[in-house]
Amino acid sequence: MAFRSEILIKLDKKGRVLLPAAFRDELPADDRGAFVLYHSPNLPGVVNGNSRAGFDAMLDRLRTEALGPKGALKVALDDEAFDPAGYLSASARTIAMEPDGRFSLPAEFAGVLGVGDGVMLVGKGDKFQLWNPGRWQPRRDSDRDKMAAFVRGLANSDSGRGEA
Amino acid sequence: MAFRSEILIKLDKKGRVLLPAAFRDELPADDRGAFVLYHSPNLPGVVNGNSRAGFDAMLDRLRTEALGPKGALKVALDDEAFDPAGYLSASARTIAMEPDGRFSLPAEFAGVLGVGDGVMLVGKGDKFQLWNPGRWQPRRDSDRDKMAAFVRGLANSDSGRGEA
DNA sequence: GAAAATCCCATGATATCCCATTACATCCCG
DNA sequence: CGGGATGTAATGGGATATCATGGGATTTTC
Repeated sequence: MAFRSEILIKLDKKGRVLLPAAFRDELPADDRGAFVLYHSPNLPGVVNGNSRAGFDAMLDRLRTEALGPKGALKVALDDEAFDPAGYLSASARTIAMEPDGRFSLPAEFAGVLGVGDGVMLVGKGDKFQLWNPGRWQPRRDSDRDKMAAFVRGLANSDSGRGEA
Repeated sequence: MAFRSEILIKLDKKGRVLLPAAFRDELPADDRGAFVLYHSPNLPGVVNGNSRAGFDAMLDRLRTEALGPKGALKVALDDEAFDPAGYLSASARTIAMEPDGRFSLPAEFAGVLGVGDGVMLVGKGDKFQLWNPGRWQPRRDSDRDKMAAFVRGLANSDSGRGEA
């Protein structure tokens, strides 16, 4: 499971979006008919996507790594404490696709994206993102510069951990 | 896995390119049908290639060495911070080959290469590169001079052994 | 019953399959 | 050792399949 490439997909008059074949192929073989969309936890206007299994795996890691071994039990019982995994679950929706890979983009996501006639799908390896194409462009340019700076930094530092 | 030699390959009317047998033979035995192309992070007009395993290994090294093992969960959740591995994923595409080793070069890569009727495939050991043949020529000449200077430099900095 | 979601068919562009050809290297056998 | 015979690599191209998209028709949903 490794989402790659960036693809501009049209939004038709019915509000449907196609999950490109390159992304559909990365969904688990036994669960090709649906996936998960959820709001970015810290980047307004961006929607994240993943397979159901991938999303669940992330929540599991969140609970075990961030809250410790007893975290799961505590979360199950403690409704008062803040639960990051629970927060993400609430912001997520399972999306069923038509047989041809299209789905209707729920209004809550279309709204924060502010999309018009197209959506930019961006592969991030472990997940993918939906962007408003107009907002993706400057972000992409900025990331390109940061990447070049990052590579330059590697040349100077020793073998250990560089910093970005 | 060690990509060697430089090979000029024709681009046919359908936009197809052959991955030379010398490179195909370096792909993992259990994953011979596909590989990864991605834009050079800091050299415009150059496209890099690797096996899926080789590309993924590079991303793993990037994530663990550059951000530290503790950073994994943060990277998975933080959409605002720059993520080098995510950037490379977005710039990459998985390429499936026909049984005879040919693939259709995606327009995004053909564009930055500015290719006409041929592509120069250059082995770089742990990866390979696609070049516009016209741009590769001067680069190769420049590298030859730099290599000679590099070797000369080694002789001087070394102990004893004077060079006359 | 109206809006939204889904099913299904249509279409142009691209990608893939498969067969054919040419060149060059290796092999084989007497 | 010669000279086909065989194999594989690189290339060309017709036929077919898939992808991304549009849109009519039917089924949900409230």
